[in-house]
Amino acid sequence: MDSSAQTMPAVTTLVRAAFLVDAVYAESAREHGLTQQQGQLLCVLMARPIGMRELGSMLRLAKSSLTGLVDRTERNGLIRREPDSKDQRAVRVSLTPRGRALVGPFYRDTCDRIERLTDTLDDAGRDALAALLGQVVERNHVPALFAGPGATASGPTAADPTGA
Amino acid sequence: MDSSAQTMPAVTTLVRAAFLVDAVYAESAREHGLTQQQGQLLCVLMARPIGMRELGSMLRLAKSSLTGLVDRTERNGLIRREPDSKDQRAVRVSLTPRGRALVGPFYRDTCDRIERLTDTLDDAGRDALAALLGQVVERNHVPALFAGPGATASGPTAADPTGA
DNA sequence: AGCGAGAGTTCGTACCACGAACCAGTCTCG
DNA sequence: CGAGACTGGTTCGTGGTACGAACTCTCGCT
Repeated sequence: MDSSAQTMPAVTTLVRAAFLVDAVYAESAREHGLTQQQGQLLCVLMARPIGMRELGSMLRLAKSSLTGLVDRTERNGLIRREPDSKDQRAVRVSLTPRGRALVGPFYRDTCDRIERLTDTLDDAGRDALAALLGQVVERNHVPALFAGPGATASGPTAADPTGA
Repeated sequence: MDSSAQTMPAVTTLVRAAFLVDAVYAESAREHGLTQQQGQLLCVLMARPIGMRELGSMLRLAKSSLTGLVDRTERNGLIRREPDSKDQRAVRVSLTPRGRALVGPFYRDTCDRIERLTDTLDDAGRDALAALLGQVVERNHVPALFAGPGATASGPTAADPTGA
């Protein structure tokens, strides 16, 4: 490490970048009348309805925590609990029309803001970053948070029911 | 870039990586008997005592939120409020011996865990990642969270009193 | 029929975050 | 010197977040 630019070790940059992304996410949510957690919940539901169990593993929440989050979000009229036709005890959580109407703009807006964080990078840099971080998240089994319905345009990243 | 590996856009990888780092940080804190917020607080205090105002801007907390966080952490015996010799109304928050004894291992352990997330990257990859993310955090004025006292070994990254 | 495992909820506790109102020092300017 | 204006911190009330333990009901299997 002799190049002048390289001051921080990877770990430090990761922590700070996480802090930054978090703050941007929270701010965006707030401006759309959401909490960060409720925003996240809506985003994962964009793709398809999901049961409490799988939801908990995606968001890394204990079941009791999730019950509360879903309660509050449901009370706000953004999501709905539907009975699961196959399993009498299970529940499928899905977006209400109002929730769907809200999450679209929120998702896009948030994407924009995050993208704007990488303003200084050129296309090659951004691609390199995506490749590196992609490898990290891939390798560490991060659930498919924030993979909108091709919101960034492209692929039918099919619903892959493999939970955690 | 059309190679098969490149599926996710940069934005997605950023959000997921942030989520990942967050989870690891929280888990590490928990195992050391801390909450994520209290851990973060201790980490920024590693470098030097800091007043409430600056602390708030570093952690991006409203002052009332910070009062509470400091209260709880102080009650746990990890930090202390000292009067500021120059300004009668101000306060300097500093680590107690117990806090210092706790934060060292916590910081190192957390660093290890984060670093382990990048296991699959070779040295070049990790350097590239550090450079790219470094540019992002630099450019977006992320405060000096998690810059331990050269805990990762190297430089005397002198106390730079330039707050947010 | 019975029984263990799984999906969700309830309950109690603690923490986190905020804005509004407030208080006590500090600063400025007449 | 003294009346504001300003600033560093705290208090208070509200609501969201997260957890573990205990519980209910259903499922699936024997």
